[in-house]
Amino acid sequence: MTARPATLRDVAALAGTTPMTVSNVVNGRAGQVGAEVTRRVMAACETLGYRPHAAARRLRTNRRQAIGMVIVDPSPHYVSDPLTAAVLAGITARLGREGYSTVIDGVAPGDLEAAPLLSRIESDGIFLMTSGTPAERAAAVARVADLGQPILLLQEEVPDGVPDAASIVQDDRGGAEAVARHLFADGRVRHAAMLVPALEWPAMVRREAGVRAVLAQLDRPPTLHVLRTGDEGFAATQGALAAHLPRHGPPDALIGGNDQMAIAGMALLRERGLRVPDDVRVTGFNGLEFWRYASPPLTTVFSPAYAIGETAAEAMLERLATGAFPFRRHVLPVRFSVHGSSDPGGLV
Amino acid sequence: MTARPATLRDVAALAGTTPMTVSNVVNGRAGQVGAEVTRRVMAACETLGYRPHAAARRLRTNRRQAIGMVIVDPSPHYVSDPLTAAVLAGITARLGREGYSTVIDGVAPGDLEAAPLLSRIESDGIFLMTSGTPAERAAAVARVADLGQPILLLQEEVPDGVPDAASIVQDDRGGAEAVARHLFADGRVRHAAMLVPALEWPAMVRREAGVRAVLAQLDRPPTLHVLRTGDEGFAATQGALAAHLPRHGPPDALIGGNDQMAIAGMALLRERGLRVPDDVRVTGFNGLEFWRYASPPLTTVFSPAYAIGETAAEAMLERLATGAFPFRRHVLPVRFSVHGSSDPGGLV
DNA sequence: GTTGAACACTTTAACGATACAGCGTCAACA
DNA sequence: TGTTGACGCTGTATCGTTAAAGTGTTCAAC
Repeated sequence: MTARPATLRDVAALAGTTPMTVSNVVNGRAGQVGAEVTRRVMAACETLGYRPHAAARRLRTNRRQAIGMVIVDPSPHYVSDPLTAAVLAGITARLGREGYSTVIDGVAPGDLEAAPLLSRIESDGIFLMTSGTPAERAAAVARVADLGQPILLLQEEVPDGVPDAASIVQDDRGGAEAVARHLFADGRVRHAAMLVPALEWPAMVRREAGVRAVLAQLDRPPTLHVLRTGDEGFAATQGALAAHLPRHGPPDALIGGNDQMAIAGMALLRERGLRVPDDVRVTGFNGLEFWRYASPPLTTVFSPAYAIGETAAEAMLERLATGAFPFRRHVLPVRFSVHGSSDPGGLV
Repeated sequence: MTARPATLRDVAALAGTTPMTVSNVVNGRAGQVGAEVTRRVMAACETLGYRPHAAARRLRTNRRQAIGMVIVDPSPHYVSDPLTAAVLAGITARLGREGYSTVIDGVAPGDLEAAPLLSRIESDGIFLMTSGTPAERAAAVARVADLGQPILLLQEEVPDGVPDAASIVQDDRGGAEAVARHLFADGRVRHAAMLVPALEWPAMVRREAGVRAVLAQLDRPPTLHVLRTGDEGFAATQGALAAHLPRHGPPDALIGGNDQMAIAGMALLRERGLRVPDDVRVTGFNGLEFWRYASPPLTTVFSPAYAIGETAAEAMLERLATGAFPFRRHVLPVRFSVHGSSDPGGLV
């Protein structure tokens, strides 16, 4: 039933010309082809439903018109992490406009060898998101760098020794400073607690540093307890906070390392009869949409995840066009947004 | 600096054999090659860092080892919709294990012609998610069907006249029935309201039908008001509910068409001084993680989005291997999960 | 002692596209 | 009148891989 798809040769035969001329028409190479022939070729393409064969074109031109998105994480679910997905959305939108495809490859750290993208030459460049310990991350970057393709690291710094690479990160530190200034501005917070995962997650380290930097500038800084939870899940977060409360009493402010942790903490505080924001001011971090789901709505720092994706795509396209990334490291601003969870006097 | 990548020919020269033999080794074609030669070839591959050239292989075999994921939606952000992302995660995980790549193409309905995947032959099959009016959806399906590739529709029925296609949907109807039975079992709900977008979104239609089916079986069914909101956003949802309240008073139960709408409704009810679940029982739909973020936690119907992705990948692989999809239409069960928002007597 | 089957390779010819060189034709200009 | 070069097209070779057919050796079976 399905006939063999039409090739350049078929089109050329129907249009009474050569494959090369058809190629010129299809690729819009200006000034090479006359109007009359162009018209005939286009008609023939239409008639036969001609569609260029990407693989053949790639073989010949050695350009793949595709960028790989490699996500190294033990859990395949990571691809659906809201922030990852938002980055991906930004990438596909920008690349699609340029006629590039995005090839995804979610891969566990141990399976790097088996990843389709890495075992074959599939892309002109690679966006890389990694997770895990710093050592695991470095190993993943090294492995990917082996491919000899330009690499753009997302939410991650470029390690030394990887020449053809660049990185885009969000301003975690600045966001954390904004949170801290907001909470501590009126001097009424005396005891603050911060929730972060025990893992040495670089973004979390930067957020903690931002909070501490603000504290260091205050005349009468509040005490800060950093509660390190096993992971960022609800149970671990609530467990860490529950262990803290009897020993130190409730904090005046609770800084979530991310929205999920903030909401877990907030739920526990309210269970214990504490009012938010009147007794405890609560803030999140890295929010996209969750803040609205909390009650009261959560003060948070919005991640520019979609913009990171767009910027990454843009930078990669420039790298491919000019041979060099426009930057080695690029920081995108975050947006701090105050809502009811931290704002005793506010309306929202 | 970067030397030309090694080809089969280079490897063959180093191993003292022919490209064809190297090809046989690389592709593990059993019984064709002796142990000694195999060893030499593998060593040569290692030395030269040989990596198969996917485009050349594809040109020759006419197999692309990639499946396209086409998401037709006006907003590029749709790629990052949590449910879409979860489906995608399931797909990439399953396909990756089989050595297939996933190529993403988020595309606005008007830009279908420009979509990289559709203008070139990039994949062996296509997963399709569409949105918009039924007419827009049908047009998108027709356009994609033009490619002559097998199509797997996700969360969408297969229209007539598309032969090489199958669909996977979740049991919206069954989920809605579970919600309704839960709410109406004890006969204490007299007035129920349901929030759905005014658009004729098929999933929403099925959910409404499920609720009505349960009502029809009750001896003394409660009244049901279906509030059709402009879209599924916070503002539209709260507006519709706010307009409803003065005319009909508060309902005893509020059924959200999805979690987002349920939480918007719940927030408004509580603003008006109504207690959830004591005065109004609230339920969501299509939850992934949001339920935890609500206060009280939201009763909802979990979408098997990840499983849909896995099942889709599996079915596509079978289609490619056997020439036929294992089913024309497949329904995945949902999981109904009761939490505090609808459970006056409960603990959670 | 011939046949032939099994093995372990090699040879050839594509897959569909494009880079590049070439080649008539004709207008412009010295 | 002769040269130059722009224009518009054609011819050929090739990108890296693999299906299919071919080659020559070995060895068991009749």
